Amino acid sequence: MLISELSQKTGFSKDTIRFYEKTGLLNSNNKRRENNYRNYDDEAVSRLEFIRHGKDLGLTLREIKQSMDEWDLLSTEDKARLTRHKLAEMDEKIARLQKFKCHLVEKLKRLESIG
Amino acid sequence: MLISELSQKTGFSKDTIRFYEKTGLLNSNNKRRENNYRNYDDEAVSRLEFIRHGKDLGLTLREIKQSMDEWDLLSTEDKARLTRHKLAEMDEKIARLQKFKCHLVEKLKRLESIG
DNA sequence: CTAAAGTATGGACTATACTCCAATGTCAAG
DNA sequence: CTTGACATTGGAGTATAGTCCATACTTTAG
Repeated sequence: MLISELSQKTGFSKDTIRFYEKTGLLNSNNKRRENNYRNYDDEAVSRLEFIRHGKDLGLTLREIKQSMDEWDLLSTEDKARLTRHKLAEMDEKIARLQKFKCHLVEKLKRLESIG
Repeated sequence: MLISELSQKTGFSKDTIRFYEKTGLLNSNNKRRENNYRNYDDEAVSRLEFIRHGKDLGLTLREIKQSMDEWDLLSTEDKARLTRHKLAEMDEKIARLQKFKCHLVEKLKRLESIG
């Protein structure tokens, strides 16, 4: 697919997609058409979804790139260790959100008891 | 307390605290000592914690400031409505994180079955 | 053949959120 | 009364993550 379609499918702007390519998060360098147009497959969609996840987690693009780059070089054990670590981080983050949620629920209760 | 102590208690750098003040997220303008040193009470700690929560939620400083500014002007009903809305947003965000977590757990299982 | 729509490139520009620095003021200890 | 550790300011600089633009090439429809 061409860049417009990828943009539509993922919600990232064409400029952003080209920017991600320039900074190495996406490598379609090898996958151009004869006319030099960028050509994408579904893997590109996955990668962009991965990037979105990372951003949701609060990772920087640099960190996202690193985890993409390093992943394949790791031993199975290291992959497992890293995954566990990331899981722990997510648990922490979720816990923080839950805590703040409780805070909001309390606030809401007080508001509703007034109104 | 002076700025160093506030910095220590909250984990924000002194520069960041002064920056937040400049941009209106913190207003110690009225609360200076005679020697012009900024003076903080526990409310400042709360506000900075609120800011951290907001950042965790992915809000910009502008948005955080707005919610702080507008809150007091709202009717009880509006406060309740807004709180409910924010709760829904947080649920969504937590759900997204949970989903990604499941994804990771699956990945980990596969890794552990190999290794 | 021409116009419109899509694509490519390099580089300039923007917004956000700090971060650092130099010059200066305050204050407590020795 | 000086030295050192704290504080102040304004303004410059940095990092991140895009966003926009001019110029130019390609493709498709009429």
